[in-house]
Amino acid sequence: MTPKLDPLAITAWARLVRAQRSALEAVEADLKTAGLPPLVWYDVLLELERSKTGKLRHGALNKELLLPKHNLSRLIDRMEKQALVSRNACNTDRRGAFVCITKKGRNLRKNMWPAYEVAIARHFASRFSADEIKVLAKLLTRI
Amino acid sequence: MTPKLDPLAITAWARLVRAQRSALEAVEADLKTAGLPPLVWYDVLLELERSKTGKLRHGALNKELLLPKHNLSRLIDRMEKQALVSRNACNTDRRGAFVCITKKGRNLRKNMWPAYEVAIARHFASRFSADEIKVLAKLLTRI
DNA sequence: CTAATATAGTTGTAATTGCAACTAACTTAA
DNA sequence: TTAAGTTAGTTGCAATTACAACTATATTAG
Repeated sequence: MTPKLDPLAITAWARLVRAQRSALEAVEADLKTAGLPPLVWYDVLLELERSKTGKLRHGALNKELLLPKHNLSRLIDRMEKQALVSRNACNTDRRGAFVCITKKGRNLRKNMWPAYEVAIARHFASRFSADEIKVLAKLLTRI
Repeated sequence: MTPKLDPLAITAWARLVRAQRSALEAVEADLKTAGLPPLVWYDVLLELERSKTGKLRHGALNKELLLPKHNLSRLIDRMEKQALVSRNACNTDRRGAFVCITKKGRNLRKNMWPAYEVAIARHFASRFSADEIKVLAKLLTRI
């Protein structure tokens, strides 16, 4: 097999990992400074709002958020404790439950967005031209 | 301030986060399947080998690896326990120590590389042409 | 229908990470 | 020289994440 990876591919890989890590860290730090919860919370709430019913099965969230199921389970525990989501039984499959967004959850998501938007602009978007953003957006779908 | 972020920039951001997360996860999984330690271990060993003396201060490693210092401190504990690195006093600044790579550490790094290379090829490089890799490598320096 | 298997999600426990406080050594300036 | 402030790295403890085993329901095969 020995792929003999192109050295530039290794560089690109290293930069991808590094760039994402440092940008994400910076964005998380900005959120925390603003007294807001971490990004995954936003992601969960956003996915729930996107599904027009305001609820999703664990499996669906799982697929979107790329979190291992046991991890998601406890994340939902924490968010439920804050009344941002609730668990409701599913009639057609009683093994699991729906995760439903609450009014408070919708509010939190709305309140997080401005800070998040500024942070993305600051640590990511401002570094690229519109064309470059377009190129990045296109290339990154491959992964 | 209200930046009114370009919607495509938001998409690009989301894809960057997602792409890196899923690729990195897949690569880590491949390493684990091969019975190898996690990627950070590789990164530490590689940085140490790159410094021609085979040793670096915590601060230097820190800067390269983007790890908080207390986190690095414990990572080095674990690696030292496996005899992959050792801590040696620094004569000119006795507050901290050098982290030195051992023979065993060099061997491990060498043994990890083939598996890592295949994994990068599989989950990242194979999805792009040489030109696209070049573009990515260039753009990602901005972050 | 019943047994075997698969799926959804949870939970116990261990490993890792994050935060804040801490020790020790270096630096600066009175 | 000495005291105030920095810097390097470590450590206690709480929160999060990982792994594996578990419960309960659903699906499939016989």
